[in-house]
Amino acid sequence: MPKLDESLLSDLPPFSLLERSQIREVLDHAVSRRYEEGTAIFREGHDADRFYMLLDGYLRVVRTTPGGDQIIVLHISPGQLFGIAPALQRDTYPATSIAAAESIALSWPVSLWSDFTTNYPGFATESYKTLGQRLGQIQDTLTEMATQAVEKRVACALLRLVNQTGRKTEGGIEIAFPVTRHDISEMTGTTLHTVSRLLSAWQKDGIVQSTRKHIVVTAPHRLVFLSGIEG
Amino acid sequence: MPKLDESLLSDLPPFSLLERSQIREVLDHAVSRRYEEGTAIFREGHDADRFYMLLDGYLRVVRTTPGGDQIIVLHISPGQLFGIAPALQRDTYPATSIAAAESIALSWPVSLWSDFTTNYPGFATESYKTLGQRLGQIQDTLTEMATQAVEKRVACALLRLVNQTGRKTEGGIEIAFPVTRHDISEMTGTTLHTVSRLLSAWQKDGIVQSTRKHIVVTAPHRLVFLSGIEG
DNA sequence: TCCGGAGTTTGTTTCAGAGCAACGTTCGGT
DNA sequence: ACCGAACGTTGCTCTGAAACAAACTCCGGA
Repeated sequence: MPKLDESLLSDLPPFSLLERSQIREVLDHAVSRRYEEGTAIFREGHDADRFYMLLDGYLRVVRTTPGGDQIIVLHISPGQLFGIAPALQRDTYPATSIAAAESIALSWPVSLWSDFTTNYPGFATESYKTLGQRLGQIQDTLTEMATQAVEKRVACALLRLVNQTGRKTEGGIEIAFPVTRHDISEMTGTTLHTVSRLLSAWQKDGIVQSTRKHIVVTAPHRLVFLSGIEG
Repeated sequence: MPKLDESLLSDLPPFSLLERSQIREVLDHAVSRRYEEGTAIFREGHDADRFYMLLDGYLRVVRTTPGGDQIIVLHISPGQLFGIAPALQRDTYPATSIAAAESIALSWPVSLWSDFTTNYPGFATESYKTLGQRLGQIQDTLTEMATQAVEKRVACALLRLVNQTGRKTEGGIEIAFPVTRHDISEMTGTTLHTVSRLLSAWQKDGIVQSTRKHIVVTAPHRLVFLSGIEG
């Protein structure tokens, strides 16, 4: 294992208040690993024995019903902690994490969690803030799912992807990792058929531009309108 | 304000490890208040200046969409902490709490939160455990909402109410606080019409027995079957 | 180079459940 | 004892989106 560079963490919120030497400690306890697209980092129900920080790539966090249906609960972008079950006194992961693109993550054994929270200033604060945001996000999604029609839900989902991972390009804002129609259907609780129809229609209207596994939003404002957040 | 008795808290998880004198301290800082049915304890978006413990009654935790639709995110039963935004570094409440029946709650100013977590053994642990359970619960609801048909969702909602607040009576298990068809529709993202039809049908089948604002489940096993959790 | 699978598109059919409407019932207030 | 509001029931209509079906395109591997 090559020695990890301190600059990896020094700007990330949970670690940004730490001394150089403390970051060194954190890194010395970390395991770094690469995950290919489609690989699971951990699975729902398994022993929560490590917690993670995503350095590069993108993750889907997924839940599966007894009936085998899946839904995507949220996405993780670089710089975010994930799999932080120990923060919530859980001994088992509540969901599955899958690499949506080739990804790199650090991880630590849960036994270090309490050391981190007590010894490293700002770490606990930032972790709980993340959790709070995530809880709020999921409540939003739930509310949306319960009250909005499919078209609005898909528009919202697309906007969320754009906000989290959007990259400005020539023709608009591009979603920075592979997304299939099926993925979007699992974010919105609909079928890939319906998503495909919607994207086709929007493409005809010049709102999005999509090829397989790849979406560019060319008219974000019109998508905002469709999402019903205003108007 | 009458002096509060220590036995109020001594058996509740967040305080169960405390010395008698510590419980005394906690109570001396607490404000106790009664809320009539339908009253809001706090509202979404308002400054999160206090955190709470429900002593008696039942609460609905509610979110409102820009469009004015409401959904019930979860219910709170006696003995549970709620409004614990400070635990998640939020300065504003993410949802509204409303008394579903006449209720009594203690509250403390958020400034005491960090004192509580550092001075009282088990308090932080239990709080975060509650949060973890709640996060899991909401993820469950979300998944259910995204994948299950209305009938199953309503069956699940009813079962959840029964599990959280059910009281055994002569004819079955009774939901211990007033619930309207409308409430259930806001838990399940459907209309009160559909809920009414379902309850009528189930009553005909001898699964439930309901009068206005009051539901008794007479055949829980058949409801479990309908909910699709097994079979 | 061909093949197979994953991802996507599009057409057609079907139906659960929303929307609308009207009426019945219970309750609390005066 | 009456009134009005909140709560609940039921019938009917109509549509959004699921289900079913069939092809097409792209990609990687043998």
